[in-house]
Amino acid sequence: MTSSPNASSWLPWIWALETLAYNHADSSLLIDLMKLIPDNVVDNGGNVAKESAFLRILEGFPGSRKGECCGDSLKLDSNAGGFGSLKLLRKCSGRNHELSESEMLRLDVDTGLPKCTLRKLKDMILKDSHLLPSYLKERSGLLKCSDGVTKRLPEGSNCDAAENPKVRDLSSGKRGINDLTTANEGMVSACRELIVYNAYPDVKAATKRKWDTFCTQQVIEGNDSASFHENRHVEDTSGGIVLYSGRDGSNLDSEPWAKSFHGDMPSENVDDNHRREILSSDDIDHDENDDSIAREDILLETQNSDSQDSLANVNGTKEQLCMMCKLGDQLLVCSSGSCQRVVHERCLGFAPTFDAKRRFYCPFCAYFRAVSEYSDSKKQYALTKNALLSFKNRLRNSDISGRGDRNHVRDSEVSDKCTEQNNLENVVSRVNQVQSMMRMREKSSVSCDLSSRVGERDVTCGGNMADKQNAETIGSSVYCQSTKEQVQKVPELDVQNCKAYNSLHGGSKQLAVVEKLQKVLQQPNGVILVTNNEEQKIALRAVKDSKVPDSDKYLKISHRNDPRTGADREQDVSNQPHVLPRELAKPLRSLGVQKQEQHIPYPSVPQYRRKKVPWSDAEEEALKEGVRRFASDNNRTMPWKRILEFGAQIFEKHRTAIDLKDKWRNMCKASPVV
DNA sequence: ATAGGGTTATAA
DNA sequence: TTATAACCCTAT
Repeated sequence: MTSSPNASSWLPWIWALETLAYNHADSSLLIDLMKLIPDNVVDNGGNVAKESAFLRILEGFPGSRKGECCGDSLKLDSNAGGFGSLKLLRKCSGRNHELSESEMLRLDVDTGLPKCTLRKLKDMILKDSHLLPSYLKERSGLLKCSDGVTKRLPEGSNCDAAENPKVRDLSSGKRGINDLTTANEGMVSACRELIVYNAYPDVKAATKRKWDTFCTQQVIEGNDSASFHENRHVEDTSGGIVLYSGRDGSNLDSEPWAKSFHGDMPSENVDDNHRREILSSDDIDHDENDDSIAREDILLETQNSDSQDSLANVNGTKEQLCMMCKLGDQLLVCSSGSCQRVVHERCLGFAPTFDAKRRFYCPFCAYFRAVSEYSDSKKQYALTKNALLSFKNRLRNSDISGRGDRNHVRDSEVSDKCTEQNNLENVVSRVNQVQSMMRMREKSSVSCDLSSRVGERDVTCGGNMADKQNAETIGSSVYCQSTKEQVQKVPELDVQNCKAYNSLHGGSKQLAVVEKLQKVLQQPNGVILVTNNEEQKIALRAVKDSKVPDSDKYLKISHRNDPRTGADREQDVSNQPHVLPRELAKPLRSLGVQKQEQHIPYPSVPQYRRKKVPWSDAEEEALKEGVRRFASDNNRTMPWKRILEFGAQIFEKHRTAIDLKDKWRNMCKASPVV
């Protein structure tokens, strides 16, 4: 259908689309049909039909409700051409919102769609309207029989079979075509006929051959071809397209040629569900464009699957046909477990790629595998990076690194053992962070003084956390006894600490893994309490992701040997220079890394960035006074330490001499007069 | 211990 | 997106 659009020649298509939309045909069918109808067919209701179809598609889109624009949506751009007019949009509620709620309501599918033209026509025929010529009534295939039941008649004026060898049928879809009248069921089949017949020229030819062959066999075998064609209705449209309407529109695959043509497609659309699950997973953190691509792919793929489903042969033939050209022969079979796709190498459009075991994956499965690998790699990258930073920090503070430049790590010094230990401790420290913050969050209404003195650090998002992907949110469903007990006993925390938690929590995707682990660690007595399979998966995944050796043992040891109260833990937190409660560090270090710890003066944790604490007016005044007192014209250096001591009663406890210096610099920058 | 450049979080 | 303040890193 590449000819220039002629409004009248497209009329049957428009009517078909309109009818299908009106009758809740499945989205794939509607999209296929929209794809075929040029956008510039504006006369004769082309755009109206498309709009109706679009709305029907939108209505059936996952998660959408009538009159509500949520999640992903579809956009109909009447200025764009062809199928490109149908686009997936994300964040419909945001900037990309294309249809306002009022617009959606205005276009309410159930109340807004006009009665379709064919329906009107059918009604006119059935009402024996005198407005229609008799030949049109005859050709309609609708006739009021004597018993009052509307019957469909084959082409011609009698009930003999239609002897048109060009007839093919496609089963009506299994889904989404409900409660159709007989005539409309036929229309659905006819439209499928139209789509496939024109979309796949090879199919067109091949099917015709099969049909011809079959008819020939029927004649040779003496079968009554007339009865074979019984109750078929053939209509030749102005476009030279054969429309076929089956009698019941539900199980037309019983035709031998149809079996051969359809092959054996999976009856369950497992893959689609599976992929939607994958797409909705937060584990996949590809960017929005990728996501859009993926979703659009899925949409297209779903359409294809729907078509395949609708083409599925219920008779159980096992022949597999190329998903592109619908022909057999040498096919590449997707190696994914649940994927049934097969495709010709030539139909791929690109050279097929194989994995290390020479397994082929269809483009859809290949893409999702790649996304999965990408996600895993990112997690591994984050962990490794933190391990490196941790090691650098330790190297700087360690006597072992006394030789040479302390600020640079030599590769030769990074033994596998050290890396593993750092990795381990890094995970633990993050677990502690999150756990601590979890308690804060659950006690968000309060205040306490966590600070001890200079050197103590409340942590916020680590400066070494380059990955700014949003972490998964631990939902309010995270309950465990140990946490509740801790919450009851820990000192109350101030709001800023809560801010610190929020900053931490949303600051890094890599924390998601730690959060999962932390969730596991919270279980009392090392028992992993899960409420459902999903929880269990997360817990197992967390342990796996933690890279903690013998994590199973660790989990048990950790909690069984921890008789201390939450208050003690919190105290530990405040006394640890790097906010590393002993609670978790201790059992972890019992995992065979104690030996090394003897050589390391400080616990090895990443250098976390302090939380930001704005200077109060009083502090600024104290600083000004200190500068006035201790500054000397002949000495270009400022005794910040003395100033700090001078204003110790006023400055926040965590302020350092460097902070004073920085603040003074900022004050001078803002107001040189100071 | 300090200076100054660099980084990051956050509000506008 | 940008400006700014708070904080960090490193040379001296």
